[in-house]
This record gives sequence, structure tokens and C-alpha cells, in this order.
Amino acid sequence: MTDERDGVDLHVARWAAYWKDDPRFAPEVEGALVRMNDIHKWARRADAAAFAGNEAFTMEDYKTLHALMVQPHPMEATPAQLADATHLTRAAMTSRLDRLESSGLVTRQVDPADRRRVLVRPTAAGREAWNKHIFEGMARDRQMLGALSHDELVQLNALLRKVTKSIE
Amino acid sequence: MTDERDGVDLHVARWAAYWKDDPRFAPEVEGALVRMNDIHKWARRADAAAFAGNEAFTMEDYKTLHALMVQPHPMEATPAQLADATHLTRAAMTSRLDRLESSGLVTRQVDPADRRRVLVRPTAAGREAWNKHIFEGMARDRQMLGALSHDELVQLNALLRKVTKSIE
DNA sequence: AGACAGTAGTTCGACGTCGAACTATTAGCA
DNA sequence: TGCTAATAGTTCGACGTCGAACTACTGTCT
Repeated sequence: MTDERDGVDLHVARWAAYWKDDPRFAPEVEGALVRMNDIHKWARRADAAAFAGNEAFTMEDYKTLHALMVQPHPMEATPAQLADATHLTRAAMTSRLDRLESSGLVTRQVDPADRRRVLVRPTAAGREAWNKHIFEGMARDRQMLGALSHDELVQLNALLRKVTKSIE
Repeated sequence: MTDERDGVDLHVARWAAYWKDDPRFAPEVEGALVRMNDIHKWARRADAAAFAGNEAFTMEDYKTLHALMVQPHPMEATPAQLADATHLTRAAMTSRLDRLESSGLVTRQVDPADRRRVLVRPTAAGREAWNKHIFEGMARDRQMLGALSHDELVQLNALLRKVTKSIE
């Protein structure tokens, strides 16, 4: 292993010293999770920075729009489906859709087949706003993982897939 | 690669179909980030579940206490250091410390050497509460990554370290 | 010594989310 | 056909966090 140590190594080493050889402490497990946490936070911060100072179209607006666009049956979803996809409550989704609707990015229509349901659809402006930002986001993602070669990315995905498959 | 596909593979495949061969879309990058995101969310949910229904000692209380315990100079920190460690504002940390102090888990003392500063220290009850929960959390972490062998964990850490080193 | 910029922590008003209550609509069953 | 349970979405009150203003204190420069 020729790689230098990173901040997490120091962190974990401190814990290891604290717990000596306590078998309940697994340095590799904690290290991996802390690192994934750090990467996640970094990505969130980069995304937030990209939307900073834009009162009219916030990151929340984008994420809601994104959830709508990547639905299996695209271009149409109910508030409940969007709430599930974004891990929000229906109440929170109501206020998000209020924003998007008044901005003219989505429409709400009562489902004629079941009048309890509401169908949310993006407008042309909504699709355009999403397209503009999705590629910027992917460019940020690529730069963030730019330290890894293509082979290493494949390797990383294989390892992560084992984990996600075991917990999903 | 004998591994089966997981939910993310399907998700990414749908995107890949949508964008055909657009070079701006890197499936391995998106896949890795979505998977890390999923693992992160799963861990958060498991942690939250472990603290659910406990009004007196919440997950926020624990995380604040944890930040205090893992400081380089243990058993003592200023509110600003804790705010940085938890990526919260000082204002938010003030209200968290109010809770912990009134629960008798930490103490606040004005630094005699610099009376602008406040020194936060855990009480015996605070250390005990932290010890009780830290091992439960690590057990959850181990179970979550249980699908990986020790060698695979080392491999995963090596890959993640490359990323964190490049962005930190 | 006195003025002043910088720093640490707290208080305050605004905002977003949550859980619970509520309205409207649909489906099941006698 | 009525009655009841279940479901979809919204409204409402409470809570935690944020950014900005504020207080208290320190260090520096003249």
C-alpha cells in the first residue's frame, strides 16, 4: 500500500488507540463509512454551492423536478410517489409542489380516473430547467471521482454493489 | 463479474438508455455515487430507528456528545469546534448544548484564560451515555458491511481514500 | 492608556420539514 | 343501497436549523 494516509486514517487510528484491541471496533468498517460519509457531504456541499444565491430556482426545486423526471413512467407522477422517491413526507411535498407550480415548472391535475389522486407533470420550462442542471451535476460528480481510473471505478462499484444488494 | 445487478444498475441503465451514448454521462460515476448515497441513507435510517421513541436522549444529543468525545484533545472542546465537527452553525450548537446541559450530560464553563470562550466537557453521565451507544452503532455498521470480507474492506478503503485525499 | 478591528458565543426572526388532524374520494361488505 | 374502512392530498402547529444582528471580550497599534 503506497497510498498516503488521509484524515480518516488519523481519526480511526485515534479510536483504535482509545479502544486498544476491543474486538467490537472494526477499523476498516468505520473507516469506509466515515469516508463515504465525507464524500457524500462533499457532494451535497458542491451541489448546494451550485445553486447558491438563486432564489428563483433552488436545489430543492431541482431535486423535486429530478425525482419527477426519473420516474419509471416519466413525465407523470403523484405527490405520494415523489414523496417516497425523495424520502420526504407528503406534507413537505405539497409545499414543494406549490413552489414549482407557481414557478410554472410543473402542473397539477386531478386524475379523472380517481379523483383523490393528483397527477404532476413537468412543463416545457420545467424540462428545460432540469436538462440544464443535470449535466452540470454530472460534471461535478465526474470531477469529484476523477482520482479513480475507469478500472478502479468498476472495482468500486462491484464492492458497493455487494453491500447495497445485501441491505436492499 | 458474477455479481447480480442491484436496483442501482437498473436505475443507471434507464438513464443510459435515455442519454444513449452521451459522453457527459458516466455510468460508473453515477452508479458509485448513488450507491454510496443509498448506503449512507440506510445507515442514517438505522441510527434514527435505534433512537426512535426516546424523547430524553435523541440522536442529535448523541451526535453532539460523540463530536465532543472524539475531539483530538478529548473531554474538552469549545462550541465552535463542535459546530465545525458536526457541520452545524454555532447558533444550532448553542441550542444543542442547552439541551445537553439541562440533561446533565455536559457542563459549560467560561475559559478563565480567555473569557470569550466556553469550555464544554462531558459529565460522568454523558460519558456513560456515549459509551452505551457507540458500540451499538458500531455493531450496526459491521452488520451493514457484513457482505464484504476483510480483504474487500481493505480494498474498498484504498479506493475511497484516493477519492477523499483528492477532495480534502 | 485609548481606539478599533477581530473573535466567541448567544439571541432573534424566517424558513423548511415533520407528525397529526382534517377533507374528499374510493372500495369492500352486508 | 347504505355504512365503514382505507387512501390521497392538504392544512396546521411545533420544532430544529440557518443567517444576521448583537454582546462581551481580547489583542494590536499609535
